[in-house]
Amino acid sequence: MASTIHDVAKLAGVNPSTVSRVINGKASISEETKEKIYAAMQQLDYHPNSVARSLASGLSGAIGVVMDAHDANAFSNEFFSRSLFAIEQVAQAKGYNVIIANSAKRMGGVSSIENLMLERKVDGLILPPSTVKPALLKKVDAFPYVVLGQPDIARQGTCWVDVNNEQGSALAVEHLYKQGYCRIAYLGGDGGTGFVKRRIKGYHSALKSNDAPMIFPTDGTTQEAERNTADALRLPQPPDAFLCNDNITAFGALQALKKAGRKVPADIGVAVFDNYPLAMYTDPPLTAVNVDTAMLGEETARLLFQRIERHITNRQTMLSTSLIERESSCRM
Amino acid sequence: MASTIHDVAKLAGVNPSTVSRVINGKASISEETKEKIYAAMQQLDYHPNSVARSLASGLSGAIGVVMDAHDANAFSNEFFSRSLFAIEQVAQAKGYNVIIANSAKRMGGVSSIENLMLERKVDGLILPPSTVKPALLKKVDAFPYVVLGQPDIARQGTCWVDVNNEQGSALAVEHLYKQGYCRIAYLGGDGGTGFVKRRIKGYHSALKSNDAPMIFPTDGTTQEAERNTADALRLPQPPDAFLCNDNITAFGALQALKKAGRKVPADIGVAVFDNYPLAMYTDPPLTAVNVDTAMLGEETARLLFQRIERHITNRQTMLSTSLIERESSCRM
DNA sequence: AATAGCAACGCAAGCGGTTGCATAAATAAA
DNA sequence: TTTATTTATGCAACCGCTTGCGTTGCTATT
Repeated sequence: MASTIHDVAKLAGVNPSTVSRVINGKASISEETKEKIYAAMQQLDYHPNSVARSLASGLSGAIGVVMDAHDANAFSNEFFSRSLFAIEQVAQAKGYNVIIANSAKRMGGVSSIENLMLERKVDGLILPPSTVKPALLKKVDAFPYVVLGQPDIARQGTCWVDVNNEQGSALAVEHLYKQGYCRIAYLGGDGGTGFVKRRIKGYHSALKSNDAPMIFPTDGTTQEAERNTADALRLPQPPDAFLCNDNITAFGALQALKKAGRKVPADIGVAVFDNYPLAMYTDPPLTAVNVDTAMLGEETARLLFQRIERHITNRQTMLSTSLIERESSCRM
Repeated sequence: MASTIHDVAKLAGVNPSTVSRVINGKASISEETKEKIYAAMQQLDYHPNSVARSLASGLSGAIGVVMDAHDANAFSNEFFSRSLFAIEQVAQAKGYNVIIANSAKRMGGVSSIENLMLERKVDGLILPPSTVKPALLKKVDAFPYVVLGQPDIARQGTCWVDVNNEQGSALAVEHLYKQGYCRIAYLGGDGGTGFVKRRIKGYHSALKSNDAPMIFPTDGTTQEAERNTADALRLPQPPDAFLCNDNITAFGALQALKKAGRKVPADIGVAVFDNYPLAMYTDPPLTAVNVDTAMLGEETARLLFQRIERHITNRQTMLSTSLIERESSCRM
């Protein structure tokens, strides 16, 4: 049924290698033969077999995007799926396919990352920071990969693209100061690992020197955010502004503030990391540190392709955030 | 660097075909040779080249999941990404990879769907209902594919898996009646295409015969949901309950009701389609028609593999929904 | 003891492309 | 006109694995 390059060659009266060259735009082929070949391809509805092509060329024509999702929620992580969208776009423009894999699962003792790499299913990998561990690095090292996020393990030569969490926090804190808030707290997060660590660092750095840092970690639920907010308000010197680690946390904070009868933004200011669609629909709408996830995915994919094509060997990119000012923090 | 099946064969002192048979568990090989081969594989850190394997076997070892995302939002669609998680799990258990593709983009006039199929990059496809059109069906017909969702174009032989939207609506309406609401409105949706059509059909069917249907379509924004809710309340005979097409819509409805001073659930009942994480964090928490997206993805993937393995040729599956009763609709 | 049957493995032809090298024809340089 | 170049295409050897068929040696059958 499906025609091969030999069928095309026979119909066009040429050698398969000539057809191959026409398809790949290599060498010089006369216009005359080109046309004969195109006609034959058309007539036979020929589509090159990408598998055979990969075998011969040594390139799979696919990149792998791995995530460490342990449940469906992690998978539906807005941050990830938005980046994925951009990655797919860049890949498609390059004629590449995107294979997704969950690193959490293993087959026969070999992680899906190694599997994609060792069985030559992909030409490059986009990895989450959590998978970047010495054992893997040793195996992946000679393979083109880019980390989407900043890995905790520093290692020269590891390419990564991340949003500037420090700068984002600082941006929000400075904004809150400008709006006249003076006792700014950081609400949510696990207290300080991975990107939360960097956000808190940025929070610290932007705090005025005589202001005491107030950090209230949570387990990520709205409920605990609500509890912690309520507790914070009962402190002798309560915060008058909250920078929230994520939207779910901010949601809890807003509810606690409402129940406590505090007006936002008049009494208390609220800002949040990440501009989820939800953020503009709360009451009041939330000021948010905006992460350009499309750009993030795009940059990551581009960097990966540069590595695949050997144009570059080493680069770390930090994307700046912007602040979307909404009612929750603007009393002026 | 990377070792081949020939290297393994040479080291084990056997023929490559024997190694191949051991790897694939075919034919009868003596324990003795098996062990020699395993030892050689171990020593050389051998990993079969999946591309070569695909070429020889005629199977790509991948399935394609296509979506019709035109922007990042569609991509991050909770419904989709949760199903994707389950699909990837099933595929991984089968030793298959998952290639994602955006149908919106085209390369050289060939859609990404056709590309995946015609260039034999995948052994099967999971398609969104929107892509199921006669032109494509003709080409895809002989190829294993399953639609994730119910296609509008009926065609015998088309396999699909969908959630029972009609039943879901009916479930919610019946619940609202039981809670003593008697003027139930349907809020949101585009008025009646695709799954919205089926949800509205279920709404109609569950409505008591002497109750007039009230349908308020929106453009999907919270703002318009808010406006429409406010308008509805000013009607001579206003609704006393809203079944919302989605969470964003419900969010708007809740805000409108709050502004209008109506108590939920005392005065007005609210239920919503899809149990987003958001639904349990609103004030009050929303009663939601729950769609088991994990099951949806799992069933879809399973059905696809059955088709790939030629075990089945035709099946349509409708998954029932359940109702998660929360405060927004429970006044008893 | 002769034949049949089966287990264990080798041989080699693919699978459908790609690509270095060779060749023939056409053109340019000497 | 002869030789050096360039252009256009063919030849055939891979890429690494699978698989139908064939061979060898050994055990079971009569």
